[in-house]
Amino acid sequence: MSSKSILRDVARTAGVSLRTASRVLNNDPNVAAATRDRVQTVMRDLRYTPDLVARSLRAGKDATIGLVVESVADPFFSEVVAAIELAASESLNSVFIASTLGDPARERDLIGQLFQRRVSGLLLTPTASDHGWLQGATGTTPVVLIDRPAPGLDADLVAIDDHAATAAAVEHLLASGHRRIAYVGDYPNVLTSRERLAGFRETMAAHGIPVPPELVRADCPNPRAAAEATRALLSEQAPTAFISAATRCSLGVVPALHAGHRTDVALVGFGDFAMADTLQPGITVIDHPAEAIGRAAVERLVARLADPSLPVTTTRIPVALIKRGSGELPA
Amino acid sequence: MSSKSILRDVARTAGVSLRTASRVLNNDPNVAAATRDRVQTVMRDLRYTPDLVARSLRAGKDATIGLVVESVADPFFSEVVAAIELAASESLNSVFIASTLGDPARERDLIGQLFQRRVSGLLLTPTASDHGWLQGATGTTPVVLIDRPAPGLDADLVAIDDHAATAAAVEHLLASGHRRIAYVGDYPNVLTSRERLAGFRETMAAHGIPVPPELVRADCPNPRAAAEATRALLSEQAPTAFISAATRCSLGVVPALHAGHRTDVALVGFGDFAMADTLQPGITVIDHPAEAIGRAAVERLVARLADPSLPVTTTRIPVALIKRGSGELPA
DNA sequence: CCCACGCTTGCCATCGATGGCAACGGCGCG
DNA sequence: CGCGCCGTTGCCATCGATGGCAAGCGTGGG
Repeated sequence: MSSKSILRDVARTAGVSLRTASRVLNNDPNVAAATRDRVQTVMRDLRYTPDLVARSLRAGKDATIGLVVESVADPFFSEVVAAIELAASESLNSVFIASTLGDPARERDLIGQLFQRRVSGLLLTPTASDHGWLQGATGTTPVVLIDRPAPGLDADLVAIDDHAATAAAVEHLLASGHRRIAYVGDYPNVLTSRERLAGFRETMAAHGIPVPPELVRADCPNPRAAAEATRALLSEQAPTAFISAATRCSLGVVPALHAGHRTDVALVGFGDFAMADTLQPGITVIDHPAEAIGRAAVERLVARLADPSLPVTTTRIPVALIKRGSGELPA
Repeated sequence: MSSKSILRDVARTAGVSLRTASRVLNNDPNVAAATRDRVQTVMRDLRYTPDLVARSLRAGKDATIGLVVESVADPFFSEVVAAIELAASESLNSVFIASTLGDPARERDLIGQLFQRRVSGLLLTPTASDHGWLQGATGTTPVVLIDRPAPGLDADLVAIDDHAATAAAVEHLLASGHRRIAYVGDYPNVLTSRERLAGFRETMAAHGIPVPPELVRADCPNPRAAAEATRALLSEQAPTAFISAATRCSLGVVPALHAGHRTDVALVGFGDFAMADTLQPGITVIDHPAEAIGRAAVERLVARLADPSLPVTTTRIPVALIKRGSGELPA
C-alpha cells in the first residue's frame, strides 16, 4: 500500500504535469474536461490527500484560527470554544486551541507559537496583564478579543455588557418589590467583575435605594466562600433577594439557601449552570450566551480577514434573563 | 519594523551562510563559539522566530498531537482535554483539538484533516460507529483511544474500569446495610453505560440480593428524565439508596431528592460535579479521574512514538470513591 | 495562406528550514 | 616540509504544492 501518495505520483500516473494536477486539485477552470476526469480518477485511486503543511508553506498562511483561552476546562469557556469550533468549521477554518492556565508567560509563549504556525487570525481571551507587546507582534494577523479587553491592545472585542446585564437583574428584582438585595460576587480585580458590581450599585442608586455595606460580598472566589457568605447574610436582617454575580458563586449560594430552607428568598444568578432548571424553584439566571459570543467572534474575525481595513469595533452580545422561578419570588 | 525575518536574513546580517545559521538554531556543536554568539545576537536583534510550517514540511512531521473528542463542551471531556494539553506541553508537544459533535462523518473528516497536517500521533474518543477504516489509514501514525474502544480498530486504550467502579459503589452501599438499591443511568447503548449496568447487576447477584426490575431505570439521558425517574422511585416502596450512573443523571437525582426532602436516602454518583461538595449532605461520588486519564493517554502516546513496536495495551485508570456523606447514610 | 488569438498544458522557481557533501584552513605528525 | 585529519563553514538539493510565464496546438479571420 502506498503509504502516502503525493501530487507528483498523481501527475505521473495520470500522464500529466504536476501543474495540471495542481490545477485539477484547485478547480482551476482552464483544464480540459477529459483531463480533469482522468486526474480526478487517479486521485481517488491513489487515495491522494493534499499535504496541508506544504500548502501552508507555499501560501504563506494557513486556514487555521488560533484560539487562546484561560482554560478549556472552565464551563463557560468550554462552551464558547465549542461554538467557535463549529462556527469556524462552517467557514472552512480549523481552530488551534490553547489554554494559558492563567499564566501570562505561558500565554505569551502560546501566542508566539500560533504565529509561528502562521494562523490566519487569533481569538484571544486575555489575562489581566498588559498586552502592549502584542500590538506590534501581530504584524498583519488580526486579533479578536473575547469576553474582556486586553490592556494596551487596540483590537476588536466581542463581549457581553456586564454593566447593563447586572442592571437588568436588579430591575427585575425591584419590579417584584424587593428592596433589601444582597450581592455575592468574586473579587472585582478582573474588569468584568468590576463592571457587574458597578452595575449593581449604580442601578440601586438610580432608584434611590441605599445599599448597606454588609449586603455586598464581593469576596467569594469559589462556591465554598459563596456558601459561607450566604449563610452569614441570612443570619441577621436577611435580604429578601440575592444577586449572584458569577456561576461559581451561584454554586455556593444555591446549596446554602436550600440547606437553610430559605428557598423563599429570591435569587437571580449570573451565568447558567447544570442544575439550574431541575431545582425547585428553578434558578432565574442572566444567561451568558456562550454560543452567541463564540459565533460573533468568528464572524468578526472572518470579516476582518476579508477586509483588514475595517475599523476596530466592540460587539456587545445581548444577554437573556431566563425566568425559572427563583427570580420571580415576591419580597 | 521587519514584519517577519527569516533565517536567510539572519544569515546575511551575521555574515554567515544559511547552513551555519541553521546549525546555530539547532544547537549543532560544530559551530565556533564566536560565530554562534554573533548569530544568536542577530537572531535576537531581528526578533527571528523559526517558521514551524517550513520546519514541519522539511521534517516530514510535526510536534503536534491530534485530539478528537465528542465535544469540548462536555464537562468530563473538557477536563480530559485540559489535562492532555498540559501533559503534552510538558513533553514539548502542541495539541490540535477537534470535536466530532457525535457525527461519524465529521469525525472521519476531522481525523483526515489531522493526518493531512501530519500530526505525530492521534488521541481519539471514538463514536459508536465502526472504525475499521482507520486501521489502514493511520499508516505509521500511532493512535491512542480514550475512554472507550473503537470497534474494528486495534489500538492502545486508556479508560477506567466501569464494571469494577460500579461494583465498588454497590459494595460501599451494601456495607452500610442497604439492600433496596435503585439504579438510575442513561441508555446502555454505549459500551461504558452497558458496563456500569452490568457491574451493578452482577455485584448485587454476587451478594444474593435480588434486583426488582422497577428499581432499575436505565433510560435517563438527561437530568430532567433522571429527576422524574427519582420521583417515581420514591413514590412507593422507596429504595434506601440510589446509584446514579452518570453525572447528567446525578444532576436530576440530587434536586429530586432535595425537593422531596429525602436527603436521608443514600446516594453514590458516578462522576464528580460542581455542587457535589457544597450540598448538604455532600454527594459521595465515584470520581472519573479526568486528569489521570488525560495524562496517561499522553504518556502512552509519547511512549509509542519513541518505540512504535510496543505491544498494544489497555491502561485501566483506577477510580476513587470520594466520601462526602450521601453515600455513608445508613439504611 | 498566414497570422494571431485562445484554450491547455508544462517547465521552473519559490515558500523557509535543514541534511548531505565538500571545501577550506590550520595544525600535528611523520 | 608535506600529507592528512579535524574543526568549521558553505553550496545545493529537498520537502510538497502552487504561481508565473511561455510553448504547443487548433482554429477563424484578414
